[in-house]
Amino acid sequence: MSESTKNSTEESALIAERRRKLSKWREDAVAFPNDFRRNALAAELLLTFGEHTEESLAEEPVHVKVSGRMMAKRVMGKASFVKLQDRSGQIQLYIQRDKLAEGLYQDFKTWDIGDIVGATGTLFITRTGELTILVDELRLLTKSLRPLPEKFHGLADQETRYRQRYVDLIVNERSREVFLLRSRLVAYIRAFLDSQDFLEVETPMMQTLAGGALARPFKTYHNALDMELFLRIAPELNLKRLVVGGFERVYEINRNFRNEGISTQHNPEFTMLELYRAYADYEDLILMIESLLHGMADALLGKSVFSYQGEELDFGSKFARMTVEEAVLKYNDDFDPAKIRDVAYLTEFANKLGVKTQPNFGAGKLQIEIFDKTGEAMLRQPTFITAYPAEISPLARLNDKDPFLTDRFEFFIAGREIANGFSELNDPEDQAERFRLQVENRTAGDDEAMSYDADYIRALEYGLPPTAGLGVGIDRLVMLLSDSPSIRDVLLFPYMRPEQTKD
RNA sequence: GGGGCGUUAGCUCAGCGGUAGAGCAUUCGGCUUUUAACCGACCGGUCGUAGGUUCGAUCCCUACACGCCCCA
Repeated sequence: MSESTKNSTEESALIAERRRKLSKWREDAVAFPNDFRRNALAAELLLTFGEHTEESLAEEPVHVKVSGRMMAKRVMGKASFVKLQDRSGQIQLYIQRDKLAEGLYQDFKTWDIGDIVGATGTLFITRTGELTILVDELRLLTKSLRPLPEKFHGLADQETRYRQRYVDLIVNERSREVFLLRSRLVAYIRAFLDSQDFLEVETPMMQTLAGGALARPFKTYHNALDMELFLRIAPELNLKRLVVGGFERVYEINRNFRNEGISTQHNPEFTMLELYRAYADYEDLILMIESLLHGMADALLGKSVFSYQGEELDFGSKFARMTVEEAVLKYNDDFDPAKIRDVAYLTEFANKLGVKTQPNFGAGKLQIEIFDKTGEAMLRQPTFITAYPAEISPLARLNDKDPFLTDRFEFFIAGREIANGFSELNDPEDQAERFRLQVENRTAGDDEAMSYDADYIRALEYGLPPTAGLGVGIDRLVMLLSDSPSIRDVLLFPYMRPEQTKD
């Protein structure tokens, strides 16, 4: 049943009551006017006049027009207090019957918490010292038909908070703060990169080949072209095509889509920053991340050491570094260092840890499986894990001294991957060979393996300058800085299964 | 995919094998400096859905849906 066919007998009495009020209001006035213009915001008024005395405000009266949602309404006979909430915060109104036009106060008494009103009046300070507007004009701008959650506990039900984010945002200041922080964080990154001459670009979300990462894509379908398309799992290959084209510093902050499980760390669509910088290597990226995060924590939180879920995180110091192999040894006391690349030994060790291995797993893949199982969760403070095996890094440049490895790192905080970067593989013949290996894996049943992207090889054949590339998980970064336990807390509209519909 | 927990009034939550409770909100009355305003009265429910056990189920059992957490 759709909302519109629900009749009032099926709605709660509260909504029915408000519909009655609206219906009556329609007879008396334009029920949804759009001609009221405010000239002040709550926070501005508090900032400018909050410290004024009642005497100074009486001497030089300040007349203002404000508007917002009525969040509290305390009627005391012939006078009332109202809390009005606008985008900046809340300001109190004091409404006296005798200051208003005839009959208006009676109307006002029927208005509900949640209604959106406009008020005009003069500033004063109450006995309890709160800056307040003594109202002389008052208008109902939007009638709210649905009651807001209780004023004291707010909206606590997580499911409703995610499904009806608008209600969450109205009543939970904490939630508003998280999304303000998110917005500021993205703005900070843009400013940081723009100041270093990076160019922001947008590349396709729909692709015929979903490349640039090891992950399963979503499928979609183009009717007119009668063909299957994929939602991108990464913008990587397109961004590097742009570097070939001469945009030597590019970045994109946008959505990727991965057809995987959903958890407190994973949403099917999530936001990544990817950047590519020509004439730089992965060491330069490590320095960039350090500089970015130091400045970000200071700029957004005003401090570089902050608490995440009860754990102190230090964004101010130099970040720790360790290679993959060092990490495997460090977090597995019983691992024989001499056999760090011994496939049989690694397989047995991984199996002992409960990892399901396959015969085609090489030493590199096995090392990573062991690291994921034993090391990742241990990396609490910001840590770069470097020297990733080539086997699981099909787009990364081989290390000059040790071709088992690539010039790649992943970056961990609070036991989770936050970023991934490497010196890019710009040797077209090597890249073609790596793609062929990926296709072999794919044929062998690995549906996360890459496809052969012939156009990408063609682009590399024109010459990709030596380049370093970085991906940063924006959602996870916001989680850390906002002390949010779940990715859903930092997504305005996290993915939710459809609500049950009654038939 | 597996396990645990949850779903009761608009919201926040109690509760119990014998047909349902509080606070806030709503409605009505009182109150011209309150701030979780206060005082008084009233109203509010298919106890997630569908089966089963039982004389009787919101409660016990099973399945399903949705959510949260943990594991893979």
